[in-house]
Amino acid sequence: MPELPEVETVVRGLQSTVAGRRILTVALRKSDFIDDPAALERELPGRQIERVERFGKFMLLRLAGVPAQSAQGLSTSASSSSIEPLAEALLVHLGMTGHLAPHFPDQPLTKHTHVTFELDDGRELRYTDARRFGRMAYLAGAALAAELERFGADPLLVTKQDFAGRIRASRSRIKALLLDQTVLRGVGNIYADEALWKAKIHPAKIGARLAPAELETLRKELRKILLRAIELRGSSISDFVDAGGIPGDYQQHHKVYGREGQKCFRCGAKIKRIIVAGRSSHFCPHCQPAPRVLSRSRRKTKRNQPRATSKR
DNA sequence: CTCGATCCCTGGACGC
DNA sequence: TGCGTCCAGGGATCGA
Repeated sequence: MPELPEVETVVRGLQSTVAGRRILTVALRKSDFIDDPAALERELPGRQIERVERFGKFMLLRLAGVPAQSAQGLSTSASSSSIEPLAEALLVHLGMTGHLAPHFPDQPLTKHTHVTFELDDGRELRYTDARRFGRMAYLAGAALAAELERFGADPLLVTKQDFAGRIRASRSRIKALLLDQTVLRGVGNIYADEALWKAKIHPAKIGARLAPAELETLRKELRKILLRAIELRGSSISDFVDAGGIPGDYQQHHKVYGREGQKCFRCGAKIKRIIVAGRSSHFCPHCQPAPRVLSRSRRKTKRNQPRATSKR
């Protein structure tokens, strides 16, 4: 559920509370959501969290300093000394139910706290994730770059041309494209539905068939919605809270998400929910008319054209 | 290339 | 009160 605005909210909180702190120890409990658990235990102790950034739905804890262990031995691998220092980061994806926040050590561990980073100011940065749909990975240099390159444009920064090009590059439905992190990074189910409603576009429409004006409306509305949601510190569905444990407020502004059967705020029609691209999609059947696909048969019967069934 | 199906996982909602 | 069942959802993966 944490999408771009929620992740941005958490990132801002962490940037102001744990940036600059050094990690002393790493304690892992369940670790099946971590790419390489041993790498965390090996590389993180002794490192400083230089800054915290958002990348799509990922959080990047940029690391500085030297790992505690390599300060002792391993000097024989001297070839690395000539290589310029490469970027290193702890990548964190919150999945559906992930939380990353600083705690005082006397606060009891909750049932699903799987990772604890002991910090140099006496606090603990704890990762909690009931469903473990999240992901955590220590990545450096080329591996980090390669990981980040997989993702598409940031929806807050993408230009008109780039956005149009990306949407038109495939024959997928617009909902699928908005959710595809290699097209745009950071949009999830809530904000995809909200943006499509605002732009009056049916989620099952083929992206490549959207008119340039529709695409530009969609890009602008998506951006506005995301920015507004960031202002309100995200949507608190399930149990999203920011790094300080405070819920967001944007869920009060949802126009379609979670409003199945209720009246459209624009026209009063009942909001519908269908499955598109395997995800539940909320939309107004009146404001967001279905794509033309259905009208083909209607046209055929009307004009009584001979071509009976589909011939490719 | 794009799709649906399936899996991961647990808590919450719901029915009885 | 306590079951069982279904569902949510981001993302990886596989087969159609």
